Amino acid sequence: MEYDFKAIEAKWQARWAAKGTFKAVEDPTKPKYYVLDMFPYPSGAGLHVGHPLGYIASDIYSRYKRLCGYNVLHPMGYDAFGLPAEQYAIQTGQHPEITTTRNIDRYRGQLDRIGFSYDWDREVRTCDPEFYKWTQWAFLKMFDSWYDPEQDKARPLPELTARLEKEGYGDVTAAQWNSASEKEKSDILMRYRMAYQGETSVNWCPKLGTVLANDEVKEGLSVRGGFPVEQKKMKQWLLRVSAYAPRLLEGLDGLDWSDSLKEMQRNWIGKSEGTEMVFDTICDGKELPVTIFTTRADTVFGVTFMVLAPESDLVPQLTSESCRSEVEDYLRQVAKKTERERISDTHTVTGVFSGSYGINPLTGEKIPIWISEYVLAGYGTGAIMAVPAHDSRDYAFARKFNLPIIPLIEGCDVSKESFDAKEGVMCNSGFLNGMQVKEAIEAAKDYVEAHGLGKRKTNYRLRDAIFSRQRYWGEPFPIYYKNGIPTPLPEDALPLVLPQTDEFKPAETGEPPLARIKDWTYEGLPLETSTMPGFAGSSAYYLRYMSPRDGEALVSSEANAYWQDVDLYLGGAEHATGHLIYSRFWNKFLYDLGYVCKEEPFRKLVNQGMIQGRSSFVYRIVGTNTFVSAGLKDSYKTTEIHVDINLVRSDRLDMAAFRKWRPEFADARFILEEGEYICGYAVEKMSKSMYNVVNPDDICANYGADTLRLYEMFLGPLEQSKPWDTKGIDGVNRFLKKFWRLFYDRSELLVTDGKATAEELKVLHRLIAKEKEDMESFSFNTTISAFMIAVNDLTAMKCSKREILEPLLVLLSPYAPHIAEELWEKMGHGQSVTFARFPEYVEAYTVENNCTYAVSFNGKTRFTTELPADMGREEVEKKVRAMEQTSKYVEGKEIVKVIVVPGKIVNIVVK
RNA sequence: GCCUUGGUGGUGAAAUGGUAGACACGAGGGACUUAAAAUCCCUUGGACCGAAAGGUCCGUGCGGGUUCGAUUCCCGCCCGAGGCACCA
Repeated sequence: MEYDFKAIEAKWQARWAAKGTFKAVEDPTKPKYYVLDMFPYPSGAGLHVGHPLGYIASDIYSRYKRLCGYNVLHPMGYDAFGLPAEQYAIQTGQHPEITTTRNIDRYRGQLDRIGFSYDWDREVRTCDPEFYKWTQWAFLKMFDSWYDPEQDKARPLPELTARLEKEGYGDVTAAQWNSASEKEKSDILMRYRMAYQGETSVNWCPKLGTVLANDEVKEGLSVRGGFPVEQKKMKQWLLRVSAYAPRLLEGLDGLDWSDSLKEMQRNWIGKSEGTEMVFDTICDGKELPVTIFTTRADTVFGVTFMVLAPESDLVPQLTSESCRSEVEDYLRQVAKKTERERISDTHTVTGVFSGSYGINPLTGEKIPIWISEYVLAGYGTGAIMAVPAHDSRDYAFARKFNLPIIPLIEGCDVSKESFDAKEGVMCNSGFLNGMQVKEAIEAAKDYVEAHGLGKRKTNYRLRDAIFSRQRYWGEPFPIYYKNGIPTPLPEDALPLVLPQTDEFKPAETGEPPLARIKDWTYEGLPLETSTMPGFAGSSAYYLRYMSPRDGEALVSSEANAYWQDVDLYLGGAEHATGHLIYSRFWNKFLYDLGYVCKEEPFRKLVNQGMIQGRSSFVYRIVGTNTFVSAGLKDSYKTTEIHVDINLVRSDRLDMAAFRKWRPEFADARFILEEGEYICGYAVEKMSKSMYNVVNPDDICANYGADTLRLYEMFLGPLEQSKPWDTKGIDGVNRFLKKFWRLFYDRSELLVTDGKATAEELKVLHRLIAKEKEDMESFSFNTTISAFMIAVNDLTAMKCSKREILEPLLVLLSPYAPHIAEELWEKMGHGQSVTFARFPEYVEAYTVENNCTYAVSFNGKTRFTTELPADMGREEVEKKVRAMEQTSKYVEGKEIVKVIVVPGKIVNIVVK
């Protein structure tokens, strides 16, 4: 019987679905394991072979964990709200719901063809009202909570209002609070709510007609679409993510994530410890204290000017009459610049003198106050003390505007550039003279605090997340306006369902599509017209999978108590500063309020690499329809043209197919190398326009899902980015065919019950050891190599013994589940291999057959070799002596002692 | 500029202090076949010696160091990828 992957895969996919093989049910008698993939955004282009890479890895791991006796939760769903569907709707007039549903169906078909062990009964879609009800619910909870710095956690808002009523809070006294109007009370609470409305400078993208979060902007262009983004002051909803900055930072330590990803988050959170210092200032005779932030309090004796951010609230107050028109000119210039211009132009120094002066609190010196865009309004206090000698930006500014530069470190040369390093001995610095810089920083901080000039302060770069989008295809806010005061909908009014419309474009004025809908009201009052951003729906979806149909809670407490948190999360590193920060924030918030039992949502995180495309090129001689083979192209003047990779095999062009590909190539002529046309290639992003997209459906049709799964893993280390190249796929396909032939010879089942030889057992044991070792580090590629070696060995030994093949099948089943199921059944098992128990079928065979001996000199391990476990000390010594004959490593050394550790490793200490 | 990674055959890659290149692709040769497909076997880092069996030297981006021994550890460079970027 031949290996008929088509029939086998169709049969088992149908059977798994019919029997609910992968249905996860809470079972307190079994340990749980939660394996999660980052759910996809269902785009119109469908899946290409890069998408399933992570899904295959997590599926292998899920299936392995099931074999080890864990109760595995392995769900999948769709991140279905978002801009592309809406852009498409604007272009075509088709409702995003229709295209989204169509895309989801296509994705599902493609995913099913690969044979994943998802529990589809738990599927979620973020655009489903039954799902986004809980996104809205979480928003309401954030709206009705504040961050209590004393308890260091989020608390229900009534705790704050009670305090305001009784004793006041912050800068609001009880009397002020109790006599405040509704509107005033709302404004005060907005300063504390976890979800709040604020007037902020936002990334406004005119082309998309919406604001974007910082992580949705790259180099001044929108991530989706690549349109220019500018700064604009707008009233927006925000999430007080910054309140969690310290906990988001500390929480990283306990997580099993890659160092690079943790580092990215640390940079994004951006902790910096410094000092807030108060400088007195004078503007046209009026005095005003100004607080600045610095990490270099030690350099205060070198302050020669101060700088304000153009957007700082202090600018109007600190602009003197004589300088007003120049300052206003400058502010206009700055405002006109887009974010992109400001970023690409960081080397041009701009600024204007404000006409006011500050007083150095330590020296009493009078210093000018300038305004410049190199100071950011959103960080620290929006005002700095400038020390040109020891800060490169201050230095550039001082050079440009001829401000004095005072060096503070002995022997440093500041004639060409600033001395930014924190090393050397202080000078020109009063009481700090003679100290090392590091000591001086601490001494200066102490001094400033002791003399009441300021206090220590830790700042974070992490900003509050802008949470509203002026778009249609997102979750509506459960907020309406009563006399202009934002008011939450009652919980039982959820979900607030997105209304139907056929006009998806935002108005020119920036008015969102929902503003055009006349009856978008609640009890006759206007509802909020912006919608939530893409990350809203993805921030807690992993919780919803635990009890996806629960009508009473985001996650039922029983389900949450059982599944706890995600044990393994697999996805791309591109979500490091977006989704993975927001999710952690969201989860911590729910944890503070007691809705979930774990503070961190994702215990272990693995980032799979991107799969790039491998594009092929033909070279047309300019002005002709003649194509020259890659090796000869340098002799001609040619144009490089992308050619569909389906017309190319092993870089050789199928010329007949190429002529048929497009009418203009119908009469193409070729200049060949040794009778063939060789194409050039390049590694690029996989995309339609480069004709390099490989569809997993085609691979499944030609080679089968098991081959696709093995090949994707065989391609190289999971975390590494690599180009897709189909040409190596025959290797793993051959392996599966060989594997099949261990069991079947044409029509006959070969499997026998004979006792395995030691040699045969050794082949199996090597494989078991390898698989166990590699599974935890996701080194699936080397395990597959080990499988190939084992199968080659067994083939050579003509071994088809049940004792060997049965555990082999169990071992292979996570990687190539269809073929494993089929053969498992053929061997007479009534139940799916999914329910085979790894210990029972595999570990029972791991006898103490081999162990490793290490030879060491001076206590350090020098040389390891494999010897039989039952070898006694004398024999080991004899063996080592024999090694002397063949090994240069122990030649002429005297054996001092042999340390036998029962079971495993033996140290042979040699002198 | 800063942070994180990585650099090994024609290609994807193994090896985390102990015979570098496992495994696979591609290439070349052979067997079976009318032929093709499929399958199987041999060769395949480079240079050199040898009739052959076999042997010698070089080789993991570059330069140093530690070590009996370094792809692996340490120091200094060069190059690629990803992230951050006036964050005071």
